[in-house]
Amino acid sequence: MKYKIEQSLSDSKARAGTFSTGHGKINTPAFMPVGTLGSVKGINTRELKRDINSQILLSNTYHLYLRPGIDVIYRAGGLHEFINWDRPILTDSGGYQVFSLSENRKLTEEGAYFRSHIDGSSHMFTPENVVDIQRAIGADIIMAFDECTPYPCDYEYAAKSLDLTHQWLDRCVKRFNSTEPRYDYEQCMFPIVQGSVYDDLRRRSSEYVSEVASSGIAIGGLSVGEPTTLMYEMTDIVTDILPKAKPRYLMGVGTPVNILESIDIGVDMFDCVIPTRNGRNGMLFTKEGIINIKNEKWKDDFSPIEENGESYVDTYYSKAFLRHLTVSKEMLAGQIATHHNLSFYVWLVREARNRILQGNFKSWKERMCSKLNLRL
RNA sequence: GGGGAGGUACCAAAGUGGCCAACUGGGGCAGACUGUAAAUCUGCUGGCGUAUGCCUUCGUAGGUUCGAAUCCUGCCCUCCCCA
Repeated sequence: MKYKIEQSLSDSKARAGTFSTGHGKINTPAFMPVGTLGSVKGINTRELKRDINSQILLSNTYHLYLRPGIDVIYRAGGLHEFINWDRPILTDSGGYQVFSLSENRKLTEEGAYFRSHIDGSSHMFTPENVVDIQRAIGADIIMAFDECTPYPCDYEYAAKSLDLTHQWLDRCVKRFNSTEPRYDYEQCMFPIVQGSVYDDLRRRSSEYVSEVASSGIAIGGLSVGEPTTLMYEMTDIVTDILPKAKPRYLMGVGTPVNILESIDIGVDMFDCVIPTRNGRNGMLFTKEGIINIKNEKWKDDFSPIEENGESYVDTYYSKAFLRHLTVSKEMLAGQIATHHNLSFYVWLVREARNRILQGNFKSWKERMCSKLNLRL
């Protein structure tokens, strides 16, 4: 796996690069749609590839392990075959579920003991078996097993948790290096920086993680409820320390503005459920601002969803029709919104890349950000 | 013609003397959502007001009572069964 920086700027930490994986190259900055269960909700892989032109998608170790089960995915020939997707896949390790399903799990030094949210059965996730599972899933990018700390999180806990995450990282690396891919392509693993919202912990983690031989590095534990300014601050601190020659993946981020601001401080990869989930709940992101399509004001607005949008659905359907579908809870509403939002997100990072390559990212970002938070 | 049931807010439907401006659904309006237990969740929904509050509401007109959506009387309307 190799990362090549094609352009960096003098007035910004933003970079444009390419990252090679077992299923081809990814241009960065890149956005990864979230397909937790092996499916990006509301859209199929054919459209995701041909219409949205997503370069990569994200899936989840914990969820796929519980259902359909890793044996099924292995017998299918790996997740790519199973879901019919021939581009890169990144799998989250289940570290986020340590946070989001905290009521159903117990942490020990050995690993995380989960009670299945589906059937209540008990499962132990360790750094070792989480690597093994991701090997079997066939992820191009495997994530190290970490603890995503909540916010707020007191210093003492954050420090202790960080030590655990680092120990787990060492075990993940050891396991990863002592195992082979299960399929005929290369896999790589990203370690994860933690440290909650504490400068010194973030620095310590960045330095620790930078020492690990890896193809890329993730920044985790952010966008969990902390003020956005803190998220940027922490990210800024981290990207100053991480090696320049590796892609940086800011996990779980974010809104269009979050993404542009984070690109500006040196982040290369993103994933977030916002375009899909918020889309299903009626929120549309456009170049002119945010639309809540459920609002009464769109009732008789027969203009296109987005006049100069990036997706065919934008001019194929009107706001009034999409509002009607959304209010009526028609399945098609979520599908259209998902299609639109993912197209927008993919366009946003692709355009950011173009601007970086052209050298005028900063001014473009400023202009975009002033619009992207507007409520239409 | 005889017998029976019932009329509650936008709709449906609880409530049968004070805890009722009135349960609960639906509908309507608004908001939330950041490595997805989410096509989910939250708030508001008679009027005025930031609010303790005030005003007008449970078919309709009266009455009983300190007090009525709830009890009594007249009237109007709806539905069911029998002829």
